[in-house]
Amino acid sequence: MTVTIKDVAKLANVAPSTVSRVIANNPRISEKTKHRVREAMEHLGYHPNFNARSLANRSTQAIGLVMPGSADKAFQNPFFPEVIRGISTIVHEKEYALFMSTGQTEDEIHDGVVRMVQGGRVDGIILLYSSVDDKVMNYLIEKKFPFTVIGKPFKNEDAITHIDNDNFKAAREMTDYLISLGHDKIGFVGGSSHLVVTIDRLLGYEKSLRIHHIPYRDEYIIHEEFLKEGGQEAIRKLMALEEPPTALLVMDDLMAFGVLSTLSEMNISVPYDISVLSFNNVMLADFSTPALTSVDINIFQLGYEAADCLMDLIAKPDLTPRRIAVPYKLVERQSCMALSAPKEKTI
Amino acid sequence: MTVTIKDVAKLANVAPSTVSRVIANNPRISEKTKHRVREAMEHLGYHPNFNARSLANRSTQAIGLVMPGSADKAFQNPFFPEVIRGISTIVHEKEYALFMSTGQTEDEIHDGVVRMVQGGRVDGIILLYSSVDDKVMNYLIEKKFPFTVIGKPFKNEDAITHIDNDNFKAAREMTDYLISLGHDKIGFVGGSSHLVVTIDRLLGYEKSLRIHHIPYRDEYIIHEEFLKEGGQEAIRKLMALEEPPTALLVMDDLMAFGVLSTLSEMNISVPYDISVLSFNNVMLADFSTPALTSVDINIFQLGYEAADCLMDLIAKPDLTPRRIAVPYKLVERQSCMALSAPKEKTI
DNA sequence: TTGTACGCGTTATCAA
DNA sequence: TTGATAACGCGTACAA
Repeated sequence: MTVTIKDVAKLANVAPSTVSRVIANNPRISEKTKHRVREAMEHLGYHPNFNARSLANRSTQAIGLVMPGSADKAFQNPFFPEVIRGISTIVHEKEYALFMSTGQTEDEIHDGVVRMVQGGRVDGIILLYSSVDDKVMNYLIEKKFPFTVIGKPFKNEDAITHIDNDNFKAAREMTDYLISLGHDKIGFVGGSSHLVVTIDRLLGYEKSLRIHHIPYRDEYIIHEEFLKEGGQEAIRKLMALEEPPTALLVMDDLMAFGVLSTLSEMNISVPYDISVLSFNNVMLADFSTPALTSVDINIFQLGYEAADCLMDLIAKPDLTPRRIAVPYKLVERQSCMALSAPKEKTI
Repeated sequence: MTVTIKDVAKLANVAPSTVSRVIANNPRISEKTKHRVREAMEHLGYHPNFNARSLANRSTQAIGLVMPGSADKAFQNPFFPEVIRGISTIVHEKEYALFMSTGQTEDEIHDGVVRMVQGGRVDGIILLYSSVDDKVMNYLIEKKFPFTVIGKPFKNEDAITHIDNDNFKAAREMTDYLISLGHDKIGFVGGSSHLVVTIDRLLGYEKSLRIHHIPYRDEYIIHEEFLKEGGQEAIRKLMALEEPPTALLVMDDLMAFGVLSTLSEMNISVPYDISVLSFNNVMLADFSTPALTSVDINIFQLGYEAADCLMDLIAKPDLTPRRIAVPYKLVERQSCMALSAPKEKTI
């Protein structure tokens, strides 16, 4: 039914192997026959069968994407679409395809990855997150399968090609920034503490406090998923403290939206009563009220570089591991202000 | 290197074909040997090679996803993540994998799909959008390749299994709703007019106006992508009309965020000066100020059903085409109010 | 109930 | 520069 290399060969009066060479653009085929073969391909509407090719080749032209936890929640966050956008750019350039494994629990995801890898569906993998002692990462390392990760590996940092921002430094600087605005009661609102990014940023936050001789208080630290109600509670508790924070360092714009909304319900005004600074600088950050002051971490580039490195890795599997630090930049909008400023509201 | 069916056969002291049958859970293999073979598989860490299987089988265990325009912009919209979430659920259940083609322009996307299909990478395809005279859809029809579409096909409606909301009815009802609130100057803010959903809703909007003897005005209709500046202009013009609308029917929450933001910059208050009603009921709709009154179109279910139908279609290619209408529901929040209400602001 | 042999569409090796 | 031929790993008639 489907037109194969043999049909082309017959029509062009050559051997199948010749057709194969034409496809690979083998230099030792005369331009003349190349032409003839290509015409035959065109004429018949030939398209190579990737499975057959992979089988003979041990190379699919595809890479796999692994998302954290349930792709569910992950996908709700604009971070992932954006990072995939960066990845697609490279992937498309190289004529690769994208494969996504699906799975809700950690185990399901692991199984999905195993099937992808052992099943020969992909040539390499990008981990879209980095968590402490990650099963998938361990598997990939053990298998010596080409992969890159977005975020810093918890261990084996030097042995794994990874792309991230310098989250420690970023969090430190942002805390510095809030302090420079006069704040010394600064809350930290993070996501799962299994995520290395959370850990790194918490460390940076601590460091800044220490340098400025500001005491670190446990009650200022929140770890909540925040996509749902849980987070609201946490914020309420935080603001009910005897000395509530006057500034919040939030790990993610999506969380920040939740925070903003809760705060607004509590009639606490941002930025007049409390400043909010978050990470990611998602497109929507511009549209919230007040517009979010957020750290642009160049999500697109994170994806782009991750894919780029992976391509290199696939080509040369024993390339020495690299670490690429993507720059970040604070985008000041309306959700932060100096503590000392007069507390007058404009309308 | 990799462990194959033969290795398993050897270890279990059976023929490769027997192993193959065990994998397929062929009933005419004795439980005893099944057990033995399974132990061997376990022991060796065997995983079937999908490419080989596909070749012999002409069935990949994968389906392809096609996004509109540049996956870029598409992906910015929470609609797609959510719809994919619905798809993943089924896909995972059936142990399928997800394939995404990448491409920026319409032609690139088309090529990607052709490669997916002819290359034998997928067993079926879900179109995540429906546009007028779509190249990809035409191709799929011509090839008689199994596919379902989310949205209503522009033509051949009866011949294509598709899942959508009744967008005509929905838009009519929502317009009715705004009219019932006392509005008779209602703007329509839509996306690309190549999208069938836009067309259907515009028709529904018109219908409602006609029934209520409200004149249809061209100057009340906007078609803008809205993710960027373009939309701002359009809204400014709209509000600068001699008789600016007192209510806006917006096709998408993301656009609505943009509208809200522009309106706020213009010091036009929602809902006191103008009501805004939008579609999709994205998670973030709850967090905007004011919280968006939005139509919940059950995005998740759209994806879920589309995948479900596709699975049926793959199993029985000449199943008669179906149309599944997913219910929708208005979620009233703070962005709409009755026109006759006193125009007093609560702080 | 199980084994043999061939085909799926390519690529790669070796000759010519 | 090109052609045969043997893999690649699996499914499946057909035979036993």
